Order: sequence, then structure tokens, then C-alpha cells
Amino acid sequence: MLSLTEENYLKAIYHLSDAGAKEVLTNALAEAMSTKAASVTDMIKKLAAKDLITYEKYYGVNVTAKGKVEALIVVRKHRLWETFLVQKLGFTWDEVHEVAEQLEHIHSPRLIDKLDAFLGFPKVDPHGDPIPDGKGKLKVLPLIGLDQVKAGFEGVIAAVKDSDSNLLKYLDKISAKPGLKITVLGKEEYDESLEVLLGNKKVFLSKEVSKNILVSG
Amino acid sequence: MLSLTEENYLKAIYHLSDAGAKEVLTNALAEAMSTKAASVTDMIKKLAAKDLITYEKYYGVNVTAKGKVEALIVVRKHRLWETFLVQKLGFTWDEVHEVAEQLEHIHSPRLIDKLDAFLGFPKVDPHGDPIPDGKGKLKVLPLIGLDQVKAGFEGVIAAVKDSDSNLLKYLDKISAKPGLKITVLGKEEYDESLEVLLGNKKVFLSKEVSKNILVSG
DNA sequence: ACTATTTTTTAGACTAATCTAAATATATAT
DNA sequence: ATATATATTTAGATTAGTCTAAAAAATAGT
Repeated sequence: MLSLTEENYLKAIYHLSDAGAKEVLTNALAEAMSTKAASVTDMIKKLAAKDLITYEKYYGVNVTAKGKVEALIVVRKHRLWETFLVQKLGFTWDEVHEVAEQLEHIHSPRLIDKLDAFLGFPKVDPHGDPIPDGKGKLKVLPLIGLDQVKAGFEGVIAAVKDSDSNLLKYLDKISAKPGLKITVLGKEEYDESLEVLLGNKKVFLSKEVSKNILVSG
Repeated sequence: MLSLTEENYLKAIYHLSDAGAKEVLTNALAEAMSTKAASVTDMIKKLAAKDLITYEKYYGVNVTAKGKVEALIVVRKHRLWETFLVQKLGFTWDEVHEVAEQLEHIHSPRLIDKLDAFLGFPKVDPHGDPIPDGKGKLKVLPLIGLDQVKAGFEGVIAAVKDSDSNLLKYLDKISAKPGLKITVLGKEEYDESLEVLLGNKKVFLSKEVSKNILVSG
């Protein structure tokens, strides 16, 4: 069984590698884990010895198939707990991350299965991110940043990037939630800001914001 | 903030001391924590340095007022999570203990307040044990073991001891849940076994079982 | 009261995860 | 191609929690 620290490293590697698509360098991982490069070198040796990642000195790490499954099981737990916190306990979506960071490390497959059922087997979490299944499989939808579309685009908000709590609060204020219909009325070429229709409200979005809104298209 | 290990030691000390009524000896604590006396000596020095317990060499430890509050906050979390697992997720009460042992260490006062509200501010957990309030105060009801009462006794099951999973399964089978009315029809003096009316069912209970059933009287 | 037994504490060592400082390898720039 | 800068690894130390073995204190038995 993985330790809490190993799970956190593995999850960070998985995310930094874009779901396993590319290698992750020592310093990038140190930055993400708020630790020092020397500590990272120690840990990646441990994870490599457990066949969760492959490690080539000075050239970073890649997740193995086994590591990907383990990472996705942690991601599954994180996203199910976030869904629980928002839907059942009434947390706002900018508050849930740090609590879910703790809850994702509870070890009990039975608990997660029952939580999943209690929530009605949700496909996505409150940010619109897909929830992996119990075997660590993820259905990835092809999404596009709102900053990439042209004036006239019509679609549905699929997800928002969940990195920054202030961004989430702002999105909450303008009701930019996953599932909401969105229409791009116009685009200002100078600063790439957008005028959009969110449900029935007209809103202006800077590029800074629009690139964090992912739409299905 | 207390570490997971410190929280577990403190909780064990609290329980072994009968809620602070008496001192706890090193070996008793080592037994309860499944560890060695030498490790206990190290840890109780740490807890004493934090004013959570008082420690006199060779004469064991006592919880301080501060330690009692900290212990009761952990107990509160444990019992709220057990209630959640049984009432909302459909766990049986013999399954919940080890998961609650993990969940009780999640640090988030906000989470516990919201969980409490979600559960409708329960006063007791599924075993009938009282749930301390958010400030670490516990309302203790004077309870008596069913083995202590005389034939003719009428009362209500207030709690059952939650130590043994097999006992809990047996109690579940005969529906001996907290809240249920119970009448002692007769008592066999030879082995102190009881014939009782549980709801509307007539059941025989050995002393071994009856001493684990607590009634309000 | 003295010895034997039990309990507790101390001393020193181990593991996981971390750190700093130094060494080494890779990448960049002229 | 060689010097410089950057990134990574190694070496050695630190902390929390644990262990074994030995020392010391308390308790019990005669």
C-alpha cells in the first residue's frame, strides 16, 4: 500500500505529465510539491523501485501503466469527495480542494463504492472534471479553451480549471458553472476579451478568464 | 496541531482513564496501542510537554482539561463519521469502526460542523454513545449494564459496547439496537442469563451478552 | 528485610521523509 | 569548443515514531 506522501507525489507526477503524455522533470515536481529537488530525487527512486514510474537520471520520470492506475484511483477519490462536499454538505466549490486533499487518502474501497452510489454515480465533479471509474479508467472528452473559439461559437461549459481559489470565486459570482450553455457574442481582437451570453446573462470575459473555461466543441 | 499518532494516543488515554477518572499505566497504553512500553514512554513525554497529560515517572499519566477537550474533539469526529457511514452510506454498525478511525483525523472544523448539520445534529452515534459538542463537552447519561438489573426491569437500550465486531453482528441479528424498549421477564440465578422482551420478540441473553448492553435506569 | 519478579525507563539504533551543502551532469552562449 | 549557467544528484544530517536490550525502580513473597 502506498504512503500518503507517495500518493501525493504520484498524483502530482500524473497531472504534470498531462495524464502520462510527457516526462516530468525534477525541479517541476519539487515546485509542485513545495519541496526541494534533493527530496524529489529520493522519492522518485522509491516510486521507480515500485514500478509506478520509470526514471532516467537527469531526464525526469514517466508514469507506468500501473502508476497511472494508482494515480487515477486517488483522483477518483478526490473528485468523489469534492462532489460530496459541494452537493451534500453545501460547500462552495472554491472551498473544497484542501479538504478533499485529505479525504482522498482514506483507504477503504468499500467506502468509495458506497460514496459513489450515494452520490448517484456522478460522471464529473463540481468543476466538470471527469471522475475515473473504480478500476482507474478515465473517459476523456475533447475540450477546448474558451479563448480558442471564434465569435458566434455556441456550446456548453464542460469544466473550469480548478487551480486558483480566487478564479473559482469569480466564476461562481458570474455563475459560470459546468453544464451551462454559453454563446460567444463577440470578440475584441486587441485584448482577446469576449462578450458572451451565459444562460441569459450578458458578461464580459478577459482572456485571462476565458482560457480557464473549457467548453465541449 | 496534533499529529495523527498524538491524537490516537490521546484518545486511547482518554478511554482507558474512564473519561479522565483515573490514571493510565504505561503497559496498559502499550497494549491498547499495539506497541511497546518504550515507545509509550517516549510519546507520553511529548504529550506531557504539550500539557495534554500530566506524567509522573513510574506512576502513569492523567489527562489534563486541555487534553480532555482535544480527545473529545477526536471522539466527536469519530462518532459523527460513524453516524454518517451507517445512516447515509448504509454501512452496518460492525463495519464502521476502522473507517471512522481514519476519518476522525481529517482536520477541518468547517467540515465537521457541516457534517453535523447534514446529519441533523445527532446526540448519539449508531452504538448509542453520546456525541461531544463542538467545544469538546460531553453530556454523560447514567447508564447501567443489563447484567446489573433485576427481573421485572423495564427500560430502553441506550448503548452497546462497541469493542467486538462479532458481538455487534449478533446484536444486529436479534435487533438489539439503541432506542429499543426492553423488559426483563426473568433471570436464571445459576448462570445469570436473562429472558427478555425486545420490542415484541422474546429472547434469551447470556450474561456475556447482557453485560455489553447498557440501559438507562 | 531481603530477594525475586514485574514494570518502567534509558540508551542506542532503524526507517521514512525531509533538509543543506557540495559535487556532477547537462544545456547555453559566444 | 570552451566557459558559464542551470539542473540534478549525492552525501551527510535531522525529526517523528518506532524498536531491542539493558538498567533502574516499584511491587510481591517469604
